[in-house]
Amino acid sequence: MELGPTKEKVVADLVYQRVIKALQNQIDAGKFSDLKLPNERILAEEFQVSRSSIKKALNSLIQRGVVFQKQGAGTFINPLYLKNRPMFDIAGDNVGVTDTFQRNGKRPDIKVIDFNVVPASPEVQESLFLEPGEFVYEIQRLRSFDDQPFMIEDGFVPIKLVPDLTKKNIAGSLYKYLHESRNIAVTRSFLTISADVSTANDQKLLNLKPVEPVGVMEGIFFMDRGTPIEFSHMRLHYKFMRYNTFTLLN
Amino acid sequence: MELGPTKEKVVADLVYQRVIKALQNQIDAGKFSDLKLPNERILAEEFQVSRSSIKKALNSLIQRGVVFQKQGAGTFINPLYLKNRPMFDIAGDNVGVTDTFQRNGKRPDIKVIDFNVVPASPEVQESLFLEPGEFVYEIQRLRSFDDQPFMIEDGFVPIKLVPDLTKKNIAGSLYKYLHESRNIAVTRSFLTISADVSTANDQKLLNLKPVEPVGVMEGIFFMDRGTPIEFSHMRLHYKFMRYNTFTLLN
DNA sequence: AATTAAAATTGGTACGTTCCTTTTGCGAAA
DNA sequence: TTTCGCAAAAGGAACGTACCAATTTTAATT
Repeated sequence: MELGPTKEKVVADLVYQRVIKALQNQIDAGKFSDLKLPNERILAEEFQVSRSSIKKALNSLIQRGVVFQKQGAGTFINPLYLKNRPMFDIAGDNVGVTDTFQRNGKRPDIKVIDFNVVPASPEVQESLFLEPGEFVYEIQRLRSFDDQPFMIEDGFVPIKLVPDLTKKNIAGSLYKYLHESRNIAVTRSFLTISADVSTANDQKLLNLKPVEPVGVMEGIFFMDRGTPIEFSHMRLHYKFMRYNTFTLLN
Repeated sequence: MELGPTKEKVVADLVYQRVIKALQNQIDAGKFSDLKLPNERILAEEFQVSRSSIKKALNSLIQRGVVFQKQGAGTFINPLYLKNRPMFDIAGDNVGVTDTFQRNGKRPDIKVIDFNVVPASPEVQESLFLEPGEFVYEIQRLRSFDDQPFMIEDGFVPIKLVPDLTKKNIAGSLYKYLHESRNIAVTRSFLTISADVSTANDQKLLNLKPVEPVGVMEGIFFMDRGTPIEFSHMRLHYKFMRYNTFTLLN
């Protein structure tokens, strides 16, 4: 699959990735009408790979909620997945809440309300694992869909991690900038989701009636090494907050 | 369910489970002060198990957000985990929302508001994967903490899956009943979390002022085989809805 | 001292084997 | 017909090997 000269980063040459995609396609195409997949040994035979690789691939599909397994019985497609596929596309896909909303071709407008460097408050300091007195960017933004503002975002980023941040970087996707220009990948998040009465400020910015509430998402995003990169507090127009989650009990 | 000598179901005789617990304890005890674990080969040597088993154990800790790995670098403890351990105990632990709230010794009061058998509405039918005309229990309950009602729960369970449900079973933990008496394990859930303006009914039952909102959790719980066992619609006092989630990006 | 290149470290992928445990299904017995 | 027990089917666990890829460390060079 060589297109360009050197880089290109072909992600698809891993066996288990290949199997995942193939199975996913077959499932989406309705190949297994009885909702049951062939057993692992057969799959290994069909794909001409080891059973271990099949296991690894299936494990990934399990985590996504596409299939589930039961010892002694087999591997089955989650009926919910077939019924409600679009939901599953979103489930769990929540890091970069900021970025998550770039869906359906609706490109969100981002308005920078405030952009400063301030000393970290105790809460921020604690959350970002900073020493007392360290400085952070405070980034306040208002996000909209087609002139409908839906989210007030208050984010804090340690300056030591991104010393050269500018208002221009902030106006777009912060994570895209971090990734493309600084090779920082944001790969984990810890979020708390709740609801709250809307404040006067919420009502003004989000165009809410006094009785209408906001959804609140607050959390920490961190990079590969586990270093927190952003503490974010988000207040959303209640009609626009929908958090989908697929959970394995265990 | 015979409690005799033979069964006992010792869950702990699995190698990787043993490793998970040991590592978890060592981490909690602060053994790795530099936040770095020994490499996989060393761990295998120390625990006298194969590297594969170490990998399996570490993988589990990764999913829980306790540690993370980076190729070429090593395995590191998530600093957030150490800082905020109690949060991680709750994260993702959301199936049986009904049951999740039995924490802190505060035993919640459950009041059965309504308990009937009704034909499944289109939405319920769709969600529970039923044929048109099938019947479901409709279970309406109000949950409280120490006289503070916090959740109105409207649940639907197919009668064919639990033909002998009674009001008595419903008054306690439904899932405990299913598990202990019917050997049905609820192991997966798909939830959508949002917020809404409180209705007059909400305000009355949850003791809310008109301006105060409710948190909404709606979703499907299913059992081992992927069969949906309950569709549940929950409206929570906004001060009591806190959903924690740890998410791996990718 | 700074830069660069090689080597060691460390996790990732893939395969294969062996044996165990849980379910399921079938056939024999009651 | 129903029940019971055994064989088969299917996933789970564990081990081990070999080699690959990203990162870090070390050494050599400039």
